[in-house]
Amino acid sequence: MQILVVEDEKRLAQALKQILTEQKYMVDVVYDGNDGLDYGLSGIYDVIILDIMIPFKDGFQVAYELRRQKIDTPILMLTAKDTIPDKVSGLNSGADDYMTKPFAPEELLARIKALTRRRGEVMLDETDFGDFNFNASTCELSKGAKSVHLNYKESEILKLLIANRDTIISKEDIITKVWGYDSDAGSNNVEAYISFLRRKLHFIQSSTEIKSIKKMGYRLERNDD
Amino acid sequence: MQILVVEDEKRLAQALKQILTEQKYMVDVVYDGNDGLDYGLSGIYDVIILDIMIPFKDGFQVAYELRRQKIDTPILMLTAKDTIPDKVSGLNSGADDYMTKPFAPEELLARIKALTRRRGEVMLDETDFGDFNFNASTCELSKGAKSVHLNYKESEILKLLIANRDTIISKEDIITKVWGYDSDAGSNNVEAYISFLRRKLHFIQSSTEIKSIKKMGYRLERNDD
DNA sequence: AAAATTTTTAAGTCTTTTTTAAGCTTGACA
DNA sequence: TGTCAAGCTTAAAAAAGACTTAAAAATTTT
Repeated sequence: MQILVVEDEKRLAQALKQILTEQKYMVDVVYDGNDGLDYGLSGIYDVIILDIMIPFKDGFQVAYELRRQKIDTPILMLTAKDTIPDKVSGLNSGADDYMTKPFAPEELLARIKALTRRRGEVMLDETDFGDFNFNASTCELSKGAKSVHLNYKESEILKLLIANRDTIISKEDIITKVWGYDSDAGSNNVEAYISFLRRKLHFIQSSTEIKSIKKMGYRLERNDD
Repeated sequence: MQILVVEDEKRLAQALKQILTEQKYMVDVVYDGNDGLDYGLSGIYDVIILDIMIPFKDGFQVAYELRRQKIDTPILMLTAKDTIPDKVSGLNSGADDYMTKPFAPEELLARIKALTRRRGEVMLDETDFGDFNFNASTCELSKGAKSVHLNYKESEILKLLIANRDTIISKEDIITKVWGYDSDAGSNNVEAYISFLRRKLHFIQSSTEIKSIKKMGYRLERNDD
């Protein structure tokens, strides 16, 4: 679950990041409207927390522009308590909810939960692919009687591979989706995990392969037997 | 079992909280319709007690909006005796039951019981899981002749583990369900209780294990012998 | 108010995951 | 056929996450 925080007050931005990180959200922070818009346009976030008073482009403009460009990521607007916001303007510009500063961490978390729950996140539970079965709710990868446990990153990566079954997924993509937008993981990290996954696939005697396409990425390939 | 109270009269809100807390319900109290709606949307409550005359958004609006957003938590409406409510309007807006103020605590508790019973939430009294038996009404955990008493939190957690037998339940989930929505319990609290539970499971010589899946949570695992 | 029980906290230990880095493979192509 | 870049694998170091306790604090019971 990835969250973008657009907030220029460094201290608040830091606090937000900490609160959210503690709850296992992946958090990216940017400090002005231009970056906010750029990052938001990537479409990879599940929620955007957007302060109204930020440099270059204010929160309303950013929200409006995002909506205009068909980004429907839920937006939670932040506004100072005294500058009582024109609520309507906030919500009209495309925000889904707003919150006045200062606020309690619980309130923030509650609102985020409300925003994310609303859009029925489909938790894929169990999938068959080729000759194996992957149960995402228990992280068990199995074929026939054999089964192995996948750890967090392994299963995230396998989920991605399965979701992209018919296309090649790049290492870059894997990094941003699994490690986060601005992590400093390199391609070797992905390679290492792919290697772990291959070993486990081999262990359960699956004939499905993780094919590597030079310079492009990976693809899961059925080899039905 | 979690209950949300939406009531702006501080004194009554306080009384409700006390009555309910004594019965071991987890209670959150908010004082106006906006917060009521926000909290209600979280979907974590088993019952919402909703006064009609509250600030910002009245009870009808809140109930209506909750239903519109597919939250089907049972709602118990509160209304002053003299402002004889348009009962129909209450029930039409999505409420499941209503009660006029003032009321006797027993009546409140009875209605809550009725509401929770209605949704077939099987109040499991006694369960067998794997090789042990857990009697929720006496909090006795036993296998064969051996048996131990579980305290409140231990049994709540064990109930959760049993209810989620086939999936991993996260520490966060356990915290919100057992400690409550805005508690400041941390993951170590859960870990400590899991440790207590393991010790008791071991004490009765059960071969059922509480498996821990890093970064994900816990799962109860049968090891039938 | 004492005693008993439950719950929280915190520190030290242990375990698993994640990163890193070095050496090894492979295949394209000059 | 030798070179090179991209990718693979692996061990071991580092970091993160969990576990277990004992003791303190809070709560409930007597």
